[in-house]
Amino acid sequence: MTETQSCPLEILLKQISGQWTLYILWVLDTNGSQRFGELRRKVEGISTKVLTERLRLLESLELVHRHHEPTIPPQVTYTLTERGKELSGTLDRLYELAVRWYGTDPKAVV
Amino acid sequence: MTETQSCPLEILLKQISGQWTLYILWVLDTNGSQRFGELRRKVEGISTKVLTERLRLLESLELVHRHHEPTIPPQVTYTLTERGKELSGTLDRLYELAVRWYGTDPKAVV
DNA sequence: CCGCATCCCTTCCGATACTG
DNA sequence: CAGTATCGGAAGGGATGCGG
Repeated sequence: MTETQSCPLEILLKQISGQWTLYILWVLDTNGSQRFGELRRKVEGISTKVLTERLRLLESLELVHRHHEPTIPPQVTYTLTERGKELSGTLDRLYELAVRWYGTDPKAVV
Repeated sequence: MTETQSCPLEILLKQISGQWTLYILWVLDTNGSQRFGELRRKVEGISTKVLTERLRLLESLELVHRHHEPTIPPQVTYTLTERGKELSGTLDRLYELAVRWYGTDPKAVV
């Protein structure tokens, strides 16, 4: 019951753990609001099931906002919240490292 | 076989995914080299099994160096490599966010 | 188009007990 | 002290097929 007083970073990292969570935020940050299908294509390798799950998680953490336009066919757009932007903004340096360590992003706009 | 050409950030995030991985790096960064027991106490809530597993992973990624002094009792010290320092250095801003969102670290030195 | 449902597998995690 | 061994459970993930 008495929650162990943990470092806030420990709490945050637990919440956003998982292979895809942060990457989805990053894609939303660098590409702006995206529809489900766009997201699925840009987050290479992810399945619709997992993408849905992760988006729901990000919604519940108020990092992403879901806008549903009930047209036919439906249009659903995902946008970073202010919180989400703050968080994805911290990934810039991680991206730089990744490029140095693993090579240039084939999709990067030079 | 033909590896899908992914964004390097996607690769990196996959490698370091998991609830504890980055947090261990952070603890090693802010506290300097640590022995196994120190680490276990500072990474609150982790079990010895998982801590061992994650340290082995970090070793294999060359983010952490393991120094084993075969005394009795043995002394094993874990230290960030240059790579590890680079990576943990990118967590500063994430830590700031975490503090703002979830409150001040009870262990923080003010 | 945007999912949800299902099945199944792997990884990650947690607790406990034990050893050199 | 620094792990290993074992077990069980939870979460994350992948593939496929169906539905509003």
